[in-house]
Amino acid sequence: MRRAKQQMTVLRALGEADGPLSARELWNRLSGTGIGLATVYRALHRGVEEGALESIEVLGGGVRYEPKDREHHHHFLCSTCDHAFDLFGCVEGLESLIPDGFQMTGHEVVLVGTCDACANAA
Amino acid sequence: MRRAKQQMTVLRALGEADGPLSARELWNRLSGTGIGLATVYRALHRGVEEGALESIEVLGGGVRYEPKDREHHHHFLCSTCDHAFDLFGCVEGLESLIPDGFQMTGHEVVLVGTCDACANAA
DNA sequence: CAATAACTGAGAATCAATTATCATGTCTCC
DNA sequence: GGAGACATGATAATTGATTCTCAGTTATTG
Repeated sequence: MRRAKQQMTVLRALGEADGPLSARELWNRLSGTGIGLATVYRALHRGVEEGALESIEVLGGGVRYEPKDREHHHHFLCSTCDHAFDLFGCVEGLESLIPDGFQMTGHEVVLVGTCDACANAA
Repeated sequence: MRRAKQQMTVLRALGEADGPLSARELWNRLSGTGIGLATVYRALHRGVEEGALESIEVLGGGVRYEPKDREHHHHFLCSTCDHAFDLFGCVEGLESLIPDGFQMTGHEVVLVGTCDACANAA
């Protein structure tokens, strides 16, 4: 169960984020460490394989990753800075949307708008 | 306001779908007509420019298009056939999710699971 | 019918994301 | 310290989606 140092760094950075990050976003946050993009991808893949991470698609922006141990939550996507934030809590009335004969295994809710920082920067 | 014949065909096919389609899905449905993929893209772009269509991202699967005149609705994504179906109705409790200082301009809800056809085929 | 403009299909070109490769570098165990 | 296995960064290669180009078609107007 050895874990390489750089990969630890990558996973820790992801764990500290306030929302799911794409490989590139994560890499940007690691600039200064000299960690290569390939290593970021390797760490993410391994994390998913080991069950520690989950890859999700919030809306456009491609695949993002987040630790799998977070409670059920959804996301807020800032259309200005394009960052995805975790939102805790859920919504009601999902079941009533399911058509007859369809089986639901999961759901995603994404709120879109402007985050606090971007709203104030405007 | 002339509209080319092939483009009409493309837009009509999209209008008849039971959910948003990607350029390629739409193109597949038009096999037999000999319409080229480039024409499908052209028709979609023009539709968006003219305000008749809207491009959306349901979850992965890239960009899909749908007529803009549909009422507020959400989508059901079948994880087997990967098709997105329109769902009418909405959910409650979205506002309570918004963090302080954030401004919401829209929202997306996607249910994931198995559609009627795929459930029966299993 | 002729001149012109718009439309079309096919395939090449582009672009961003992801994956593979390779020549070091680093660790572990003895 | 040395062998072998794994890890790393840089960069090349691949992939899939989308856009561009171009030569041939089709529609419009007079």
